[in-house]
Amino acid sequence: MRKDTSTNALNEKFINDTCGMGRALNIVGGRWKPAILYKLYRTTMRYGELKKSIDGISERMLVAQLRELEEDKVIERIVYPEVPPRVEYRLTDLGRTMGPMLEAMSNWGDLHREKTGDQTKGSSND
Amino acid sequence: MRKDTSTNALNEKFINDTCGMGRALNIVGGRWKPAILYKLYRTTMRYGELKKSIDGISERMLVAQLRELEEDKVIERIVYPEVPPRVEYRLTDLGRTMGPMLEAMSNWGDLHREKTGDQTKGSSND
DNA sequence: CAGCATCCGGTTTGATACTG
DNA sequence: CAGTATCAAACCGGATGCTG
Repeated sequence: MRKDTSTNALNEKFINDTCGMGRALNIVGGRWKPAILYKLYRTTMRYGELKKSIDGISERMLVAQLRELEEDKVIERIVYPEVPPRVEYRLTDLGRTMGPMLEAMSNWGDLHREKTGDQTKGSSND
Repeated sequence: MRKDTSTNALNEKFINDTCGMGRALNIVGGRWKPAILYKLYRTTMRYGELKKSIDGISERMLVAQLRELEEDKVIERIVYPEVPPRVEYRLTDLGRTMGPMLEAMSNWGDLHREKTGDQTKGSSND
């Protein structure tokens, strides 16, 4: 057990920030958001690249999720007024502040996989 | 019950497999999961207590989410073989390792709220 | 008390076809 | 290339009633 201030402070944070947590979840927690963010966190990508790299996603969903992330100010949409249309997506500065959170999530996900001996390994039909 | 054969489920599985992040999201990312987890993060609780403390949740959902969390090994279900049935729920050790992640999410949600100057702040305390 | 079964409506998603 | 439009299916969650 930790000091009251420690554990309590942490708990208190959860209490006061259940919404903050919900907000975070709302932004990164869509069905395709993780995949999109995962890609964009590494590099800027074009619409078509994203579509190809995220296997199974439909245009409808890709656009929808992209728009949401854009609205949440975590990604940026850059349109190049060229003859063959070109649109690039990349994280905003705010988007980059997700780093620690995403890492924490990723780490815990890995830990959880270890501890539970994961079953959902990529052997799913696809 | 959800059909594993549906395209939907397949895609979801794929996402969860993409990285630990998806896995983490899948576990804490339900509609009521945050609320349940934050309650149980503080203390062990009985089914009825949870139901009462989480305002608005239906039995159907509470049980469903509880079962999922249990299956994910982050919470524990303890049944007391007493005449008036008594069932308690509490975090497992693995569940407690979520602390840093939950905090990171909470923090970022907070930061995001500041940066975007949003309004969603209806923290309903106990 | 704890929890499951069933029905039902609203929302999300996927597939497909079409446009600038 | 980068989307938009539309329809139907799947899913989610709520309300209600029933059981041990």
